[in-house]
Amino acid sequence: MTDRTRPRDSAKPPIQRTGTEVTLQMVAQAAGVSASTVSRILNGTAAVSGAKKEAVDEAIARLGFVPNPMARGLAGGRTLSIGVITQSIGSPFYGAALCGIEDELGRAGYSPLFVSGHWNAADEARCIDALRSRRVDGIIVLTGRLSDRALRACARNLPVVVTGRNLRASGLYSLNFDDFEGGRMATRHLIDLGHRRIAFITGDPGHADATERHRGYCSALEEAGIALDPRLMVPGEFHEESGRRATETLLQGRRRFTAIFSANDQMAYGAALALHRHGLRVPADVSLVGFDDLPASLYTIPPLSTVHQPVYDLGLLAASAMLQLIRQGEASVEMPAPVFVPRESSQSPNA
Amino acid sequence: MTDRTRPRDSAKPPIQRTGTEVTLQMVAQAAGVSASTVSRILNGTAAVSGAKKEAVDEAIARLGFVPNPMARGLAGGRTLSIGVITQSIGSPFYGAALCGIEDELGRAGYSPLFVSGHWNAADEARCIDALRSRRVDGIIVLTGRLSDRALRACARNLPVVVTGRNLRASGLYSLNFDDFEGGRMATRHLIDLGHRRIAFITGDPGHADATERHRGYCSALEEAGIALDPRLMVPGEFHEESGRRATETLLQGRRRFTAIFSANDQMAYGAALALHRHGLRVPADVSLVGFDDLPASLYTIPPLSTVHQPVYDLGLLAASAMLQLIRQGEASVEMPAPVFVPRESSQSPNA
DNA sequence: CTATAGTCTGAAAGCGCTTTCATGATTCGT
DNA sequence: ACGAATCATGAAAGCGCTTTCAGACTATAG
Repeated sequence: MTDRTRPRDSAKPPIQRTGTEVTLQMVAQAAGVSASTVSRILNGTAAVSGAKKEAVDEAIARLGFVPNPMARGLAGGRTLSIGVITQSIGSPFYGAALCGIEDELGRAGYSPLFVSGHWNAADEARCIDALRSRRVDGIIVLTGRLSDRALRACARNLPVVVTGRNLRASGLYSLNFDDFEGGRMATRHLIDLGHRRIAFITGDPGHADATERHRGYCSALEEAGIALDPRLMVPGEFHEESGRRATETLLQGRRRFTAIFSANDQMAYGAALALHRHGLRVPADVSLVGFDDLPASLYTIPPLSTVHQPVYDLGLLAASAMLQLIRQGEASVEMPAPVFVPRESSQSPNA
Repeated sequence: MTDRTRPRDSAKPPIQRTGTEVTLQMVAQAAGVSASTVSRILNGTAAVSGAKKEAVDEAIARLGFVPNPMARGLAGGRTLSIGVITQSIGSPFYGAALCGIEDELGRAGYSPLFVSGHWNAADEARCIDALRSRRVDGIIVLTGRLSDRALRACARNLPVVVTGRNLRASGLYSLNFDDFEGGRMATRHLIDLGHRRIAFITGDPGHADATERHRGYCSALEEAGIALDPRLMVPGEFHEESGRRATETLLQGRRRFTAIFSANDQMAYGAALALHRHGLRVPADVSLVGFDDLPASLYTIPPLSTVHQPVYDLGLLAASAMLQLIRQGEASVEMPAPVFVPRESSQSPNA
């Protein structure tokens, strides 16, 4: 009746776990060795004679034993799980990164624990607390709003990998895409095509990547001897609607332009719609260039020229850096350089 | 040196957890009561005198105590975590559902554990094992490929909620959107507009939702006295590229049509691109209707008429059903009815 | 007032695993 | 060939929490 392995058979939870969870103890018994030995084999913590190892492996296979991560975590202090703070599971952009993280972590036997920060520092802080209380072995932060200071503080207790920033601290690794160069490439592409009056829809100024892309835009323009025109730079917030509105503003303004560089693809979609509403064709009347290369950008009409971001790889690398951090205390991975992908949304202004 | 609360300070992991995790034991001591009492207060398992409760609450607050879920799970058999099998964290479609699940579960103090099944029954089975080994308190399956039988078997040990099917079993709750009705509505919309030759791009025939939508299409046509034409029904696989190819096939075929109903939005995007390549305008030359109402469909050119799926709510409801299942052993939630959202991609054929 | 049933409460026994510590079995150096 | 160093192994002590069990009270009834 009080046997906890075959739990409460009262009315409340009519669903019972199989009473037959195989434990390490049972494996030990079946193999005729002690629990310690099984544990050692499981973790490779110490040398074990070949014969016993075989016996144990056989018993594990026969019984279908799966170690209980809870117990492992409790006893060993590790949980083999990594907290991942994303802004919104379900973000079209970070989705691929999550896949990358999952794949890389999975290969190493770790599982990710995803939580959403909702683009909000307070929420993110709460996420960190939640993750720590779940005793994750490390935290990967995808570009959140958290202050650098908060991140550094967190890294004092737990390995932290963060994307979209450049921070250096022990126990902390940051991984950044070259947004500046990407912004430059996109702008240069338009310049090379012959555009001179190139509008720019900025991203959320609170994001480093937004400001970096903006810098890239300015840099390319200056390099080409084109004067910056503040009236051609309108604010956006990285989502479609803000891109649409920004373009409306641009269209309302008296400044002519032959091309728009949008600081991300999602805003470019909004921009395309606004242009369409005004009877302007892309690229015949206005060239349009994005940034991110979301999967959907291959299927916009026309397909969007954009700066490719290897988001999946970003996830992979972040996870890999985390693993390095855990194992060696330091990490070093190399981010791929930005690549511009010309498609059909941009062409010469006079064509 | 052997104090485990301040773990290994050898060379290996140079990152230390704060040695100061507050334990229930410490709270008990601070409040001058036993651990049992603290536990009882934490879980509301038994009556505790007001005075002690206050003292404990105060101690908890003062020490900033957070129960360790690992220990809780080990001792209590529950983990307050729910496994969620999605096909790919990062899917544009399920993303919103994940948010819904996260929100609803969070409100009840549960955390989701997301894993990707990759549209593959074997992977999903592996996911289930992994989740069970992590001792989740229940599993939510978003429409996977797993056989009904496997799901039923799993539900014998663990509460299961599954979307996209109609199954009934104890410990199992299924949650289905009315794809048939949705398909009918979309088709009827086109018929009402005056279309008679309506092509259909099917979804992956392995999915119940695909076949249901197809049935809806057929039903609406029959209802209107329009003969089904197999040459107007082409297979797709729910992703953009398959929609593009399907449309190419359609265009290559000798059968004329004035509208396309695509079994999901993603394929509709592909279809739009194919039409564009052939110089056909949407909706002037061909009307286009999708299914799902992805966020991006608001910003396609032109914005896509489609059947709205309340994906976020689906997640919310699935989570809510899971909570009910855990608490009461049975669940009952109501799915919202499908709603057709006319936008600009469809119009009268003769207009 | 003494039985009798409640109410609280703490001690103690685990949950399944890791890790230290001690031990008996080997191996090596000289 | 003998003590020292090495190695493989098991016993046992937790990790932080829940839950049972039984004891100490307090209230109610007879």
